[in-house]
Amino acid sequence: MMEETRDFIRQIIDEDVKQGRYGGRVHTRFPPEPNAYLHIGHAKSILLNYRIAQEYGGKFNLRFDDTNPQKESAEYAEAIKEDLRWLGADWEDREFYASDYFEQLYVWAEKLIEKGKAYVCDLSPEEISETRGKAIRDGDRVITPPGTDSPYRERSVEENLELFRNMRAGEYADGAKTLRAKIDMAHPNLNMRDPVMYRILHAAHYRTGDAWCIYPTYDWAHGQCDAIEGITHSICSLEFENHRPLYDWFLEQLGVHHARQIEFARLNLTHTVMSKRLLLRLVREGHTDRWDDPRMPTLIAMRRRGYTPEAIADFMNRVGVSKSESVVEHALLEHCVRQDLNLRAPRRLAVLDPLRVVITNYPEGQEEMFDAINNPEDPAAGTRKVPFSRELYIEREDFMEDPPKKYFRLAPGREVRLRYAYFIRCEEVVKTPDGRITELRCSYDPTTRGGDAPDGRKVKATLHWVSARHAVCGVARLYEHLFGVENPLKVEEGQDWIDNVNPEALVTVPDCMLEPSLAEVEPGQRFQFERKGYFCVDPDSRPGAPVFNRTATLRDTWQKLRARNAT
RNA sequence: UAGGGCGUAGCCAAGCGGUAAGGCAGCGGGCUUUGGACCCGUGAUCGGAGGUUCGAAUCCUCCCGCCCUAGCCA
Repeated sequence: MMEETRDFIRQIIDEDVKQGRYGGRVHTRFPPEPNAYLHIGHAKSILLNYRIAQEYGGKFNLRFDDTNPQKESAEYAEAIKEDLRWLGADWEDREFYASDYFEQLYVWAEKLIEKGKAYVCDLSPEEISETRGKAIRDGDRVITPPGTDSPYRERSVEENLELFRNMRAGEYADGAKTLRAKIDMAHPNLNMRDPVMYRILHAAHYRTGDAWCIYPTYDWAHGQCDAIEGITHSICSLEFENHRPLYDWFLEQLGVHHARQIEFARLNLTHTVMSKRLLLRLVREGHTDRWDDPRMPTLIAMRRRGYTPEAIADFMNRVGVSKSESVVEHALLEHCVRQDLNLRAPRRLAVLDPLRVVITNYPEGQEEMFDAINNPEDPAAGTRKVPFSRELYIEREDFMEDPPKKYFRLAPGREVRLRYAYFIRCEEVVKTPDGRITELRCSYDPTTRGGDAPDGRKVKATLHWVSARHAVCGVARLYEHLFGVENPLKVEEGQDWIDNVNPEALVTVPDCMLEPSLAEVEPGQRFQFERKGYFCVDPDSRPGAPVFNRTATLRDTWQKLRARNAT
């Protein structure tokens, strides 16, 4: 029997459960700051935390880390909840906010002051930075000197208590004072050099309004929030590893529940960027339309583009969890959507770049219906009727006047199959005076009705097509990688990563010819346009004027062959 | 520089002292009324150097490379 491979986090939890740590309880959480939309990197964390809770029969909380009123909003919080719901991560009734704990955190802060473990400091941000042991350049060496004590470090408990209360009461200007933990200014871990716990900020908070003018820092809040909620395993990304000793110190001083923090490497993907700051710039400068522009790696955008939560979950599964920083190839993500959509997306015939074909020996005015299979992977999906007539559209790239070797499609004198219909042969090419091909005149073989020749002769290609008279016109938005290079942030000195934005990441095709069944579609519906890719109906669609977003292309060995020979 | 981490095939990633799983990509082939899907085949001695051991990717030592922190952001 194959042993299931368990990632290092699950191995740690297995052990904790076995040892009876936390009474065998497992309780995780996802702690977003409501200051931006979630991207696929967040999905890794969400699914990891949610699944672990499920697997161990534990609980999963959603907690908004809203300790910075200047950046956060209810709008973002709502969008984040929608993303979690879409992914299927159910926090049940456990929707929490760090801001709900402000009073408790304040009480705990006074407790630290009383213990002589925190003090009010009058140093400016610059002064604090200086005295914390700012890195110094010494020739080509960098030295990190020990920090020096703040002159306010030895204030009495009484004075600190009074000053801190005055801070809360709003007696000081923004930035005039801070509450700092009294730890060790010479500590090798910079986070332990008397970190700031509270800053004065006369700013309205989207949930607590003007109730507070001092706000806890993330470092002071996070561990205690976990403690309040009884979190057992506080899973976070690598950059917080350095902060763990500080969290440990706070919790120990307070003598409260202590979650076990486990850090993992966040997800990185090729051909895109994955930080809120960078994504924000793309939106602000108009390189993409909004957060839900299907070129974006945000969940709201991927949803619009046609990705399924199942594909994303499968992707996370395959990527795994570890501590080594890595960059996953976008191709793996694409593989996962294709795999999922292949099984469930109904097939349709759609011509993206139409070339008119006239079947010269097909009676004018005649038409007939062919049965088309909705999904060869799913017999239960049944069949549908597709109309055929004398004038059709085929894909422009499915014809070449002077085809290279290995090109199997239509060419002068060559015979191919029209899917579900007939064999046709190209008899004549009609062009404009300047050489542009406007029409193909072909003949069909009536005995090949349905697509098989009674004499057993074979064709090397099967083309998709749409009857001109019955075609529905629609828009297709063809998406490519947002960036043309694997690592957009890798730029020459003086260059801007934004220049790596791929101008062809979106190509809009205004006049696709679609089979009639595509006239009535609902936003969010997904299809496979045979031989072209997976497409999802965009909310911009109007009755009779559908708009489709290309989720992913199909694997295309011909394209690959061509690309290889071109280079 | 200090402190904290990471280093297994092109990209992820198992492995936890007994002689390198799996996936993606690539390549080759089969099948095919989607050049889709599906099926088959194909690659590494584990950052480097020493050492311990009958035996090391796994233990020890040293070295190299990369990342994180040095916000009153999270």
